[in-house]
Amino acid sequence: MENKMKKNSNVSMSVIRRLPRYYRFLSELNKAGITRTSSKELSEKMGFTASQIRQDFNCFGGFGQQGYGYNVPQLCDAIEDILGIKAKHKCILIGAGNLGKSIATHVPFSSLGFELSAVFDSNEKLKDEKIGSLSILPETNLAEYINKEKPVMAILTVPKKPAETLTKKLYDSGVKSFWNFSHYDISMDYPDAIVESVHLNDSMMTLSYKLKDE
Amino acid sequence: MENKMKKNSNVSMSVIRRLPRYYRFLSELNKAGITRTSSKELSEKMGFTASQIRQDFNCFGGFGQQGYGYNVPQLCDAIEDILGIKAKHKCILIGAGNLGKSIATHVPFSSLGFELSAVFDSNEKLKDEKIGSLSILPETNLAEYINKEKPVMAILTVPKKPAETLTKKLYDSGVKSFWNFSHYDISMDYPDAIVESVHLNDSMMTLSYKLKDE
DNA sequence: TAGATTGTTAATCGATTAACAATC
DNA sequence: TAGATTGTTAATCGATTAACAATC
Repeated sequence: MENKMKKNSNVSMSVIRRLPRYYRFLSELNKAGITRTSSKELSEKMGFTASQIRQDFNCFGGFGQQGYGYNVPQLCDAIEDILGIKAKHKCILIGAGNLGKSIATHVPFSSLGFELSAVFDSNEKLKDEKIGSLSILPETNLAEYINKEKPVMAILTVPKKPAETLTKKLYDSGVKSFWNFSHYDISMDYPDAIVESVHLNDSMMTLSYKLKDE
Repeated sequence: MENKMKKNSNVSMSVIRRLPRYYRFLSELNKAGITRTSSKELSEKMGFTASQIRQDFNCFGGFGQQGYGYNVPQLCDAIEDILGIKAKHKCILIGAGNLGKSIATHVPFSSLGFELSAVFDSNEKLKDEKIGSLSILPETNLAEYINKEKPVMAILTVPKKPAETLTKKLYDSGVKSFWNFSHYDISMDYPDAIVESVHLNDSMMTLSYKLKDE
């Protein structure tokens, strides 16, 4: 399917989780005009073993050259493809309060492969306000909008109760990915949904465990 | 060290990453007054194998009873201990803008084992304002505060450049954990720091990958 | 006692690391 | 050619699953 991919498309999750870090690192090298690197060099700077780096890069094609190393721009490009960073997945924001506004303005959607395509709020009085170039649509338009534009992700910055109702509506109309800032625990009711959550965030808790024993 | 822990304290990371989900699930059962459950039941409701659940719970003590199952409140309590949810790790917020304010008011710090202990902003004019019960301190007081109160985590909601300077200051004075909303990429310069980031968030990118192939 | 369900050991599966031949 | 570094295979390590005896 992917043009440049030589090898198996069944890249394991362990590898995928390392890709964003590779990508950030290689992008920096790229920006600095460095066109060449090696598994040894990356190993020293990133803390993975050189062996692992070679195995990882080999999952999605032969971008290395024996005796030479890897071509930085090529590698960057390949990872962008794999991570879908060039895509423009539509994403909607629900809740235009302080939190919603700051997310809309601070998050670099496009460099993460997303496009913030609409903002909704239950308060119809906000319909004359704007967030960036987007008008704030009334929540009554939500179903129609989803049907037409097929967004893939929703960001929820609303209280618990409305979040619960909204999630049902969204999930049933095909939105299965959430960036959840509400106190409603989506994954309890929809184990299949892809959820990023700032509140009962798994890693945040892990963090507190780590802190405790160190 | 832990009173109730029978077994090895070297619980693997794979197990730890599952604990928050167990915890949320068991808390719900607990709230609903259910005092008893089994690995089979949890397996069906949570999507882990019953075998894995038993292995996991056994890492940190024998809370089960053959032929009966597990005691929900006991299990909840044990996981709270392990995750350090009962602790009150001090955490400071830097940047009292829209984003900072919403974080301060929306995040349930105490149920995550943290306590928001101070808010700082470079703008001294904000010193008469308050966020909840906390006054907004000038950033010039930062070093002194850290020295005295020893916070373990900092939340950054400031622009890229100041974030860079602040991170150095914080890291050097012992703050090694960050919740980063700035565009400065902490883990590039401090690979040992524990960083949660909303922007170049690893899982967010993983998400976009997932979306792409499904 | 009979049934259920744990705790634990053994078997399987997958991911990481080591080693080295291929080759630029 | 000699040196470097990949691609790839084999060895190791760790995590998950299966199986079943212990026992409530």
